[in-house]
Amino acid sequence: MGSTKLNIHDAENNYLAKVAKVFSHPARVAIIKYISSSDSGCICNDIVKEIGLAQPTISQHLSEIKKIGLLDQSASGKSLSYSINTDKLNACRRLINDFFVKTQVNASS
Amino acid sequence: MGSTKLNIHDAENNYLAKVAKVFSHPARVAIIKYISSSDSGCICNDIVKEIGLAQPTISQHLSEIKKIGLLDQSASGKSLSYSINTDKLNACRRLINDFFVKTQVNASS
DNA sequence: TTGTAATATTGCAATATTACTATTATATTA
DNA sequence: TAATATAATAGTAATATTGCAATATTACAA
Repeated sequence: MGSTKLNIHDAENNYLAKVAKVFSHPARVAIIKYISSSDSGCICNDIVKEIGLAQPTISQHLSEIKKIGLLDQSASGKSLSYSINTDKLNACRRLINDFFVKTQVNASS
Repeated sequence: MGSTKLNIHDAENNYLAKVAKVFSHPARVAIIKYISSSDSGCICNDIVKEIGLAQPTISQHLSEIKKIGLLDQSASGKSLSYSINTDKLNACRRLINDFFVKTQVNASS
């Protein structure tokens, strides 16, 4: 009891929920927007300043976003430069949109 | 500490996160799919049988989905008939899609 | 090598979520 | 009216999430 019963759902529903969960916290939404808005990658420290949460909290959110493969990172001096993996972002977009299309079609038929 | 700091984010990000949270649990995804697939509304008891969680748990998930206005309900004998509010579903779809479009455009510019 | 800046990890407290059993409210049927 | 069916609510235990301070790690520079 207490934890989500993943085993009773199919893989498709579990994965959609997993992806949606990444976007289900305003800090992660803000982080993704901020990284996407910076021209050539984005340094963690700048995100900390931008968002207004402590560095470990941002680091934790970044790792949640990384878990679904939405972030690329590359070393840049002693900093890390984060950027959005646009292929993955597109895949997420399609995944979610397909769900809406299917649901919409069903709901209005 | 412990709870999401809504006040440091703007309303747009908070709302997107709130909507995404509804889709961030596989049971809710399954419930929404199931309701949308039934021709003329859908009875709570059928959802309980379909999903395989206890009735109060389903009821709780339904109320989460209701919170963003995604469900319509109407009395039908001693049962309640749930259906998807397609306008709201469309609005959610657009909200999320706009986020992806903006993010995508930024990320690849 | 020593110091320093940037990020990750650990550990913890506060809060939220998930799921259940028991109960209640309401409507229907006998 | 009494029994039954349906769904919501209350209460609770288990687990997850959020956010922070403290600390560790990594990479560079002097």
